[in-house]
This record gives sequence, structure tokens and C-alpha cells, in this order.
Amino acid sequence: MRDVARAVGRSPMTVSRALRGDETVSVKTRALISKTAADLGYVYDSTAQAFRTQKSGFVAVTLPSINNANFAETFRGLSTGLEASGIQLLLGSTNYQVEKENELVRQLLARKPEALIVTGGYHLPETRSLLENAHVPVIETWDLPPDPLGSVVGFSNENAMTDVVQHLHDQGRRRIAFIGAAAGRDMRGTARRDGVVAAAQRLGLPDVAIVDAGQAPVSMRQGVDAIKRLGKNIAEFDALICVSDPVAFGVLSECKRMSVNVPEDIAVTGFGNFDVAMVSNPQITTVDVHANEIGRKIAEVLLDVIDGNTQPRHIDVGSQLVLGETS
Amino acid sequence: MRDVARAVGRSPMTVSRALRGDETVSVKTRALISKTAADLGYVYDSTAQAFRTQKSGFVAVTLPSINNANFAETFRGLSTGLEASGIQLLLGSTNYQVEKENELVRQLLARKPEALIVTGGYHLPETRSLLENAHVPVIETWDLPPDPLGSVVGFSNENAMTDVVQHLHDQGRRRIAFIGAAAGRDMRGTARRDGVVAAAQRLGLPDVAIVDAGQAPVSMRQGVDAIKRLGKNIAEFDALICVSDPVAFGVLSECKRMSVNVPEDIAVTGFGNFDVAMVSNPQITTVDVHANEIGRKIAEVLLDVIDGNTQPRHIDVGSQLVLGETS
DNA sequence: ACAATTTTTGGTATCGGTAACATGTTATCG
DNA sequence: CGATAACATGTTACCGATACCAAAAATTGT
Repeated sequence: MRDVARAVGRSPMTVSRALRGDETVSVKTRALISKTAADLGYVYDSTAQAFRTQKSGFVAVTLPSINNANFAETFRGLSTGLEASGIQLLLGSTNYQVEKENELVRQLLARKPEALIVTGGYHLPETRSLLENAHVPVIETWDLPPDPLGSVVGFSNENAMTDVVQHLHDQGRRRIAFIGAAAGRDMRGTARRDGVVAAAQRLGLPDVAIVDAGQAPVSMRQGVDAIKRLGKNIAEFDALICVSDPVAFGVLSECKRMSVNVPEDIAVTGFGNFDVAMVSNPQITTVDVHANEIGRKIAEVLLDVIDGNTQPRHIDVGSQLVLGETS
Repeated sequence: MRDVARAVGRSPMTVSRALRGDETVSVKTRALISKTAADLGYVYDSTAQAFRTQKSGFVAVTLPSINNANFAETFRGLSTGLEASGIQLLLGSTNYQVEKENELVRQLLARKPEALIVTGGYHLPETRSLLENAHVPVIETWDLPPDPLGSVVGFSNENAMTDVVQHLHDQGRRRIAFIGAAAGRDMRGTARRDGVVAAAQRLGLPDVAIVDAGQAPVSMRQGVDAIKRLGKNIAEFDALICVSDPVAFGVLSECKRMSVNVPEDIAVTGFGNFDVAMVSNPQITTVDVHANEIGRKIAEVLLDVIDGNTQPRHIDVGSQLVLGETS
């Protein structure tokens, strides 16, 4: 910056202002400085800026898994929403482990993010106190935690499942199995399971069977494997509620191979309204949770927060049953 | 840090060393300092560290699209490989636009990343010179550029397609169409298309028809739409080579709805060997490009580079035809 | 022409760590 | 016991931008 200043015969201070587009620098000086900086191949040092201003200019995001079309869609909405602001996204993946989330949050906080976006509403007590003491705006997402740390942009996994169970009940299905990850890791999956169990109970249906599809993240292959393991026992059920669309797709595919007819013999539902649900043949009944909208709303809340608005916001984007051909 | 130093009766320098696990600080002093820091709720300032040491401790990654299982898998391999090192990943998405890549690279460079990972081997001249002058190790991936900027971990999109065309030729297929994104945006897609065209020519097959599936990123729905637009004309072909597995899946699904039998009437192939290819029914013939391995190898190269090894490395992870039931 | 503004520019201290070097303190050994 | 090595800790000067305040230059009004 000093070099640029010398080259244009101005002080570094003026250069600093000019490069940030400060209006108090005269238009021609600004133009000259921009040009000179470019000519000299000067690269602005954001680290020094972050240090001096105590504002890092990025937002930290924790995702359970990067390889998940749903979170990816939220992330995309978020990126798009933040694009104009020049805010960058620092990403970390927790692999669905709260212990790892804790470590990750610690690392991310040390970088003084403008805000922290965490997926899910369940955290270790240690993580909670870290976040509470950090005085960094927190946005929880993909959930509606009972006791939020700050802002929330999400939906109720339980309620979403209530709609699914109600729908299956309306179709005359009674013997329901839920296929999802082993309990304890994927908290949103667990919430969905609980939602199913509770809804079935309220509707007077028999107890819901829980089919363990292995460790989160569960995907297509685990759906296949779960059905393989079920084998003939699949005849005990007339509806399979899957924790996500990929699982449902795997289930559907394996049913076909086993000559189990969907939806005649058994209904199958997914979650998330991924492309695969619509493109699949038959189309999978699923739940749209507005993943992209969540991302865009997060961006909105974020820009608001960075603007100095400290009032936490709670946004329920809701969810919507999407009827397909599998139920 | 000064506060912690005062609390333990040592200088800030000793605290600094202790917190970084410097062995020259006596074991008990180190323990005391860690404990005191934790008790005081001290949070280490990575920004200041980055500023002083001129090492940011993160690696920047540009991806064409975050919502893409291919890159996501690579990203996952990379995350896993870097986990222990404490290096963080700063992510940016270019939306398959080289102009955007340029802007993104500029922003990312301002943060002085330890290294920069860019997807693809084609960049604007401006971007190239930015990268060359930045003196930041660059790793290009998902490609084998003829004139690499630094290290490379990738595979040849062209060669991968040669295998596919050879296989189809062996099966007696002759009239091939390639389904991919509009030319110009997705350079890896373009490379694949060129690979198909060239291989067909070498084998003496008729000219390959190019079916435009719209703007990158193309996914399942665009596969569906492409086939819908083809309509009856699909009978002109006996093999459809798709730029990616999701596209192939969409194609397959729409073929089924149109009562076009795969593979009897027409062969369909994908690219990437992702879950959907194997779980799909019929299983999709595809190409495994070892996406996860790419990520892990990048991590390896990265750690090597950060260790001060400036020698660029060129790793070809190769690709492998995976026979399914659609060809 | 000159004071009162308004606009534009500059000087200085500083953000919180750490590299490099200096110094103090405790074992080791002939 | 004193010299030397090995270990532990301290001092100082930065890294590069910018907040804050001060001052110069340009513009305006009478």
C-alpha cells in the first residue's frame, strides 16, 4: 500500500480509503489509485484488514456432511445470497458427530467469524457455552430448537413427519416401519423418527418398527442394504418411511429387485424433495423442506445481523408434503 | 494473552509458546498456562497469528458447483485428509463461470491461503497471471491440463471417454449421441464431449450427435428434459453417452416413461460412478474417476507443499470403466 | 477579497500475536 | 568448585491496514 501511495504521490491512508471505495476520496484520485494498484500487481491484504478492524469478513458454517444434496442446496442459497456482500464462507464438516462439532466450533471461533451457522439445534453443553461466550451471532438451521442460541432458520422435523404419517394413514396404511440412521448421531434424523412414532401413536396405529440403516450419513446404499436385511420380513409392513430421499430411492430400487411392488404391496416415502424423488420412477412421495430458501433466508438474517441488528430472528420455513407415486 | 501471562506470572511470549505446544516450555508451565487460559475463557486469535506469521492456516478451494456429488466427494476426501492438520478450508463456488472464478480467486488470494485448489485446468489469462504472481502453491484438479500452473491431481476426461466409446463400439453400437451442458461453460464436460467425438472418429463411427442439456450444472432434471425434447428422434441412436451419472439417471428414467427399453433399444452411460449409478435399476454403466481418492491425494500433496516442498507434483489417478446393465 | 464551510488528505498509534535474539536458570562433568 | 552445556524464559520490533483526529486545499457566500 505504501508503494502504491508513493507511486501516486499520496499517503497510504488515502490509498486505503480509495481501495475501499470511500466517497471522501476525490473521484479522480480514486480512479488513479485503482489503476496504479492494478498496474503494480498490488494484492490487498485482507488478513491485515481483519486484524486491524477485528472483523474477519467471513462467516463460518458447520455442516454435518458436505456430501448431501440437501445441505448443499442450502449452502448454495446462502452463497448466492451473500455473493454481493463479499463475505466469504468458511466451511467445516462435523461428520454428524457432536464431539467433532465442538472441536470445529472452537477452531472456527478463533478466526473471529462475523457469524456462525450451525446445522441442527442440539449441541454439547461445552459447545453451547463456547458459543454463548463468544459474542458471535449464531444461526441454527434445519431444525427448530426449543432453546435456541440465537437466530433460527429452519423447520420442524417432527411436524414434517406428522404430515407423512397422516397421509399414509389416510391411504389406509397401518403397519409402518421407519428407516433411518442408528440413533444418537443424526439428531435431525432422530427428530424425524420421533415425529413418526408420536404421530402413529396419536392416530392409534400399531407401534412403528425402527429399521437401523447404519451410521449417519445414510444414503442410497444403506437403503438398499436395509431392505436386503429385512428380506421376507418386509411383508409385515405396508409403509416404509425413510429418513431421506436417497434412502427411499435405495429402498425402492431394492424392492423392485425383490419384486415387491410399490405402492401396491408397500408404500415408500422419502424426505427432502431431492431431484431423485421427482426423477425416480415411480416418483417418490417426499417432503419439501425448502432447502434453498433456508439458505437464502440465512443470508438475509446474516446481512441483517452484520448490519448491527442484534435482535435474534426465528424463521420457520415450514415443510410441505409432496405426493409422488410411491404411496 | 497478556492477561493469561499475568495470571501465571510469566511473559506473553511464554504463553504464546505454551499454547502452541512448544516443547521448550517446561511441562508444568505448559499445563498451568493451558488450564489458566481455559479458566479465563481466553480465545486464541488466529487472525493475529495469521497476520504476524503471514500464514493464514487455510487453504482456498474453488468448486464449479457445491451441489454436485462428484466434487462433494472430492471435498470430503480432502477434508478428511486435512483434518489432523488443523488447516481449514475456505470455499468458493464459481457456478461454472470463468469470469466468476477470476473474481473469486482474487478474493481468496487476498486472504493469503497456504495453497489454492482450483477445479479444472482452464482459466482466464487474467486468472492465470494472478495465480502465477501470487506465489501461492496451486493445485489443479479433475483434469490434466496441458500447461499446469503447479501441481495437478486429476484424470484425463478425454481418455475416460475413449474407454466408454470403445466399450459401446465393442457392443456393436454405432449411432452415438452425447448429452451434456451447452458448450463453453463446463470445461470438463466439454473435454468429455471432445473425447467422445474423437474416439468415435478413430473407430470409424458416424458423427456423434450433440444433445444440449442446457446450462451447467446439468443434473437429473436436465437429463429428463433432454430426452423429452429428443422425443421420437431418440430412435436415431443406439447409444446415449451422458456427461454425468445424474444426467444418465434422468435419461434412463425418462426412457422408461417413454417405453424406450434400455439397453435393448438404446444404451445409456454415465460418468462419475456415484451411488445413483449402482443403485439405479438397471445399474448404469459409468466411469469411476476415484473422486474421493482425488481429495485424499490433494490433501497429501497439500501437506507436502506446506511442509515447504515446492516441487510441483502431477498425479494421474486414472479412470476406470464400470460396467452396468444399461449397455 | 476574505471568512466560513465543505471537501480532501495526512500523521500517528494500534490491533494481538510471534521471529529473532538475548538472557537467566538449572543440570552435568572434569 | 567453576565452566559449560542444556533448558527455560524474557525483550524488542515488527506484520499491513485503518480509526481517530488534525490539517490542508478547494469551494462558496457576502
